[in-house]
Amino acid sequence: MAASRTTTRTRNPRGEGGRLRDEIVTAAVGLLDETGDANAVTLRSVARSAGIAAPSIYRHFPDQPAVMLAVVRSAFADLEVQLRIGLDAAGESPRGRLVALCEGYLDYARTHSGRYRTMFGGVWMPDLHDSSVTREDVATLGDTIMALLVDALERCIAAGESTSTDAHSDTVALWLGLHGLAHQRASTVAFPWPPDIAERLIGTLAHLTE
Amino acid sequence: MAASRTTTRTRNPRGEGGRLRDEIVTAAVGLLDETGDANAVTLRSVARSAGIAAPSIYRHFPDQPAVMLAVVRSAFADLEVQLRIGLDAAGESPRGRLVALCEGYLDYARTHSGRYRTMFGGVWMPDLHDSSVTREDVATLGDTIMALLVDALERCIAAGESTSTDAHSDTVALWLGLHGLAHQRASTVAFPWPPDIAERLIGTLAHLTE
DNA sequence: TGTACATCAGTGAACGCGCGTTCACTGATGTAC
DNA sequence: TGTACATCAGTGAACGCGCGTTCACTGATGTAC
Repeated sequence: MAASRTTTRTRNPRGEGGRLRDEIVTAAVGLLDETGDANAVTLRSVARSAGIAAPSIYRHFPDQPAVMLAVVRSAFADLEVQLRIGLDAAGESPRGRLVALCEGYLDYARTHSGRYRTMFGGVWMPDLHDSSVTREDVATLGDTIMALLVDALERCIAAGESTSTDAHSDTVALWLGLHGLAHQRASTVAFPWPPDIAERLIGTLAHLTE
Repeated sequence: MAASRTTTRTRNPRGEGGRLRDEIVTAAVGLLDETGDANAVTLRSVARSAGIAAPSIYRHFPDQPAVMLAVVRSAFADLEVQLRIGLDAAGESPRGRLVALCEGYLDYARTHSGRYRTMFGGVWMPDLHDSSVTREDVATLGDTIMALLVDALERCIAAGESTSTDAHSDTVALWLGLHGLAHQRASTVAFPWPPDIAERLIGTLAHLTE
């Protein structure tokens, strides 16, 4: 599955060296998906997978944690895209939109478990000292996704489909439930989940009527 | 904080070499607590911290993952002890017992965040191939804790303090909520949690009355 | 139009490090005779 | 009671490996004159 170096890499034209940056991130995300292990995403393995020499990465990233941050940012952006696609397909029903968001979230975690664990596992963060990644880089990552959820729950409340009286707090609680399920599914081998566990969590935490 | 080797280690008497096994696990747990990073628990760092030579570990564990499994088992046992202590202090009220369990769980995750992430993070599991740790070793780890929660919820139902009609499924949902909160708190730097987020999760997911 | 040159993308070799694991060993101590 | 010996706990040196990072470099290409 690793890129074979049968052809020499054709260099990017002047002024477009930035393209390699994207290729590096793509290769790193690919490694994460294949191995499911953030520790497998090393500068050398990324370079091998992208078909470049390891030092070439330093033209685009100051150090290894910076690459991981780019990977996580890319994964959050991708998750947001998927959620919006699900929203667009969900129609107008406030309840349908909220459920679509939640299920899209769980789907993403299940189909990209390595990414999900990396996004939320904090595995790549302990090196906050002596790396180029700052606290601010990390703090705002999930904000847009939380905003999507808040909006969906508020619409449910407005339509009388949720009895919640505190959209923000209940959204946090709902997200925590989703995260607990998503993370555990992404981390453990097998578990005797009740078949309706997702609906149970969503319905309860969103205070959906009926 | 590392053990200084001013005195030579006094060897364990015959037949009690097994003592070192416990010292190794204790040192490994200590490293996990200090660094918060499962990757920092290497055979060499454990040996340094225990004041022994690295190869000595092989008298007691077949390989490095086996040490991590022992660490995780020890952490689960410790968590159970803490939960039972909380239960004993909680008195007879079914609701008080359930809340004590949940808060004990959250407390443990907050005060031992490195351990908690390792217990549930699956970080040490990817090496299930070519290591001595088997799937079965991993599968049953959290069972006793889940059993404590099921029992507490069933007592609430029997006392009319919970409207749940499916103790098992609702316990799984409750635990998922607890896990989501515990894990996220243990992984992220800071987050604007609603102050009552724990009570909100517990009350909702356990279907407590009022 | 031709040419020297600065710029830029990317490389190959090398560094020092910590790791897991192996190997042959040391030396204290309990036990068989 | 004395002594040879097997057993056991633990060691020191060494291995090969992959890692992040550094350094001086190559060679294509756009640009100034």
